[in-house]
Amino acid sequence: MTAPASRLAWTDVRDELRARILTRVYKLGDKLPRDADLAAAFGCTRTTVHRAMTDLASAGLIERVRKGGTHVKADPVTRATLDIPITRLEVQAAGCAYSHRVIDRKACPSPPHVMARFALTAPRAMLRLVALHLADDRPYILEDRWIDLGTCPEVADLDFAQISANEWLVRHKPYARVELRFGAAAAQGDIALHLGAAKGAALLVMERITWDAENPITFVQSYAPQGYEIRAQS
Amino acid sequence: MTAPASRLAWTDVRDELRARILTRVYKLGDKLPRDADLAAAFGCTRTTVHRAMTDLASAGLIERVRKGGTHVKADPVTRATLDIPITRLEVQAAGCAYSHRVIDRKACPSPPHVMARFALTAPRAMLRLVALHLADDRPYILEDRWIDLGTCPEVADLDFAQISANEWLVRHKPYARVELRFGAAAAQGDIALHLGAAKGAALLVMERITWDAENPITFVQSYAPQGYEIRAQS
DNA sequence: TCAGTGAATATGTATGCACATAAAAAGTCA
DNA sequence: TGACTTTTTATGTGCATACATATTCACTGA
Repeated sequence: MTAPASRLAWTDVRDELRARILTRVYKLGDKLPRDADLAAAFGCTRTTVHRAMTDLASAGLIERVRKGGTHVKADPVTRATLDIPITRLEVQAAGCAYSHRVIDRKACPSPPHVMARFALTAPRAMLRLVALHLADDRPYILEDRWIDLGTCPEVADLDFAQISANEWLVRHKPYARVELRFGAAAAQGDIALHLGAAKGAALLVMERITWDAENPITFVQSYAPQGYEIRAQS
Repeated sequence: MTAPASRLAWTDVRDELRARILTRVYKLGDKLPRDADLAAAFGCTRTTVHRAMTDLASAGLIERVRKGGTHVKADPVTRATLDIPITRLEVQAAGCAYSHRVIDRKACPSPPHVMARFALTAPRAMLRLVALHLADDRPYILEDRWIDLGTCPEVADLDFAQISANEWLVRHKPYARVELRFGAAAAQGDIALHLGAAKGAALLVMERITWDAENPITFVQSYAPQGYEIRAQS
């Protein structure tokens, strides 16, 4: 316990700056003092202030531009981080027995709506896989997945009976970039059937598109019955 | 163009490490070399490697513990960042005319389901506000909001006719912590009525809970008709 | 054998310095 | 005036070094 009273950690600087923003010492759109001046005021080096600033910038609270200086963001956004685990682990974390079932599987060229998601100009050979994840033998999530056979040729030889495509891909084909979309849809046709939902029932739809650099990996539309919830935190 | 060929930026180190993880040079669960060794191998300082590592850790690709070393995460998660703008700006960004309407407004103690969201043990005085956001005069989002009057006493004097509670709060009551939840629900009762949706229609439900330190600020349940979409990226 | 203690070690943080880079501001010249 | 160039400036990055801190691991003693 050396009690470094005069020594502020970068987190302290960050917290103090954040507090000043929250309490409107620095108002929306305001320009903050230069790093160097703040460093002098805080009694630390510019490096330390810089780290605090970088963190606040990544949190979406401020905006920094070279020479332009640092400004409190004028139009605040709610920024949160989303962690989506492998479905099997999610089910098991809830204390349920996990299982899954492949419902349909066929290789075919990517149809227009899949090409659009990947921003492709020409169709590519893909594997379409419809699978159901179950928790305690009750339908949990239905996924309608397209896997690029050019990027993932191995999947042609896998039947995904033991391991789900969800888990296999996350474990064997890490992506460099992912895009997620959330929406709601009414259950209909096969989707309602497999999920055991009434026709027209509200479903949460999650789309996930992943790339390895510029190559498509997979595009999934996941359908979860009412009650399913996705969480995110700041 | 000084071409600092022998000088690797921390982003280059990060990208190289990420590539090694993606190409399974370092497998899932593997222990990575020590920062110092990597620094020597890359011909840079430990500081630079450390920054690369920090970034990969925040991206959820690796896990670092003091003395324990750095490991490739064994159970990969899909991590993405969500940016939710002020609803008015979202509507206007889509090229629509924005308007909003307060539907209901009354002060009352927080009911059990609101207390549960804030993890409160005793009820607090709150303002309940039901409002509709419109895009080109068509229902866009219906929000059912609870505002803590202890934390935000000013709202008692506001009628939110000019500025929506959504925008007022984001601009005047920045939060320290936020929690988001997404789900689907069937439209019913007043919600269906105000959104102009058929009874039973699928809605996207977004819950947002914000705190200022340990004090509740607001809890909102937002209902969006089918077609509304939320996006996140890595 | 096993619990407790202490040394070794890998990551975390801070400092001081130097230079890179982008953008604004000032200066220049037709 | 107005287009162009140069200088200034605030942030971005890298290096060398020292110390902090949390675990692990080996050692110790009952």
